[in-house]
Amino acid sequence: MDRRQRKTRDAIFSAFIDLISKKDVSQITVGEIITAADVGRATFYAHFETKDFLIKELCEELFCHVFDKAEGKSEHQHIFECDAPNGVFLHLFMHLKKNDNNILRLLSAPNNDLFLTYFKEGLSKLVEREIDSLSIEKEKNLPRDFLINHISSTFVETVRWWVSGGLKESPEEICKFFLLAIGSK
Amino acid sequence: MDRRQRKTRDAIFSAFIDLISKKDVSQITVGEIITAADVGRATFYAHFETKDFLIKELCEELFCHVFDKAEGKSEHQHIFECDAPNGVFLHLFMHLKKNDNNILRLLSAPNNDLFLTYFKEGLSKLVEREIDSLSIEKEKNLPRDFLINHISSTFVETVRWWVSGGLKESPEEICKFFLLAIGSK
DNA sequence: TTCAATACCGAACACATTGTTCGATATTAT
DNA sequence: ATAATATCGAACAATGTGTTCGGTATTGAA
Repeated sequence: MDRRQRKTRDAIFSAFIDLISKKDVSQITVGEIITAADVGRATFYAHFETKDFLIKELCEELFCHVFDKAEGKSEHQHIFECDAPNGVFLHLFMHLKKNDNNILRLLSAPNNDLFLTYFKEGLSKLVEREIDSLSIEKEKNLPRDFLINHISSTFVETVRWWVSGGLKESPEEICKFFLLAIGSK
Repeated sequence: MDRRQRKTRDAIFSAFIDLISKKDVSQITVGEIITAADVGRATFYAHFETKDFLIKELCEELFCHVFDKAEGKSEHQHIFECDAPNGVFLHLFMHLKKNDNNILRLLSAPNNDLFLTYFKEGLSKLVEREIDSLSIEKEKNLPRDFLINHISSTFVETVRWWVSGGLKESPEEICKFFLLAIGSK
């Protein structure tokens, strides 16, 4: 990809993330974004069809990155050595607490339902892959897709609760809450 | 309240609910609402500061009504005789399936996060009052507000899953799913 | 280095939506 | 019957959206 494209794309992403902390997503205008990103109006629309597409692509970049790392798909040496069956979720909580990327900014923004929706989408795929290695009571006989949705939602809500309380709990503790909530043994 | 006020207010509510089924909430304009409601522009703004306030008040009317009925607060004779400890939730599922009000239209609309948020708010208060009569394993030692949030979210997600699947399950069955999910005995 | 491709700029543009204002009219409660 | 007020409808400024276009600067490849 052309170096110029990469630069403006990043400038827009980063300007948008800055703005998110300051005001509601729905109230952020394209005008503000391009001013903050120091980018021409036509340039913005050359990259993103609308503001919603910007959000979508931003989420895809950030979330895919985190989910891949949590599953150990990336080449880079992982700092957290934890290979327990439920370890993927602990990894996620750890990454969130570290906040390498600016994911927490998104997940704690006011009126951030759209972000949470995309977050949950990515998460659902992960849960679908990992569900069999989770020690959930199978005898409950809940429909599989109901269960996947339940686990994903519970994770998202746990994160939301954690963030809104100021991340007081440790990743280990909050992970324990999560596993208790979904009835994992 | 002036009869005229009540009439326009209802006309606007009902026009808005109609529009919701047809397109995204964010794409519905005030112009469309007043055309559908056959109401003057100035009149709309005399009633609601913005579109968001309209949504807020609509949700308050509908949801409060349903939650109150589910708890048996209304005078009217309740059709469902069910006084089990977990009966409140069964009542809710029954009311939803009956769809007396147009709540399902709201809860199944595309991009309806705002509705779900308000729905969950009302629900949380109900859960807070009812939580002690629920037979949840207390020994898990989860923080009380975490638990309340978890139960409320699980209910909302259960409803969402139910609705998006076309309400195939009976109220009793879906209620069983819900109780299993939150680990109620 | 050269050169063609192309990403960017910036300013202008038409268009849609918002929220307000005002005088005239119709309806209401008492 | 009357005073209060809800509605109408049309116009209005202000703001935001998405597009267009000629000119400039940067890039990647030959």
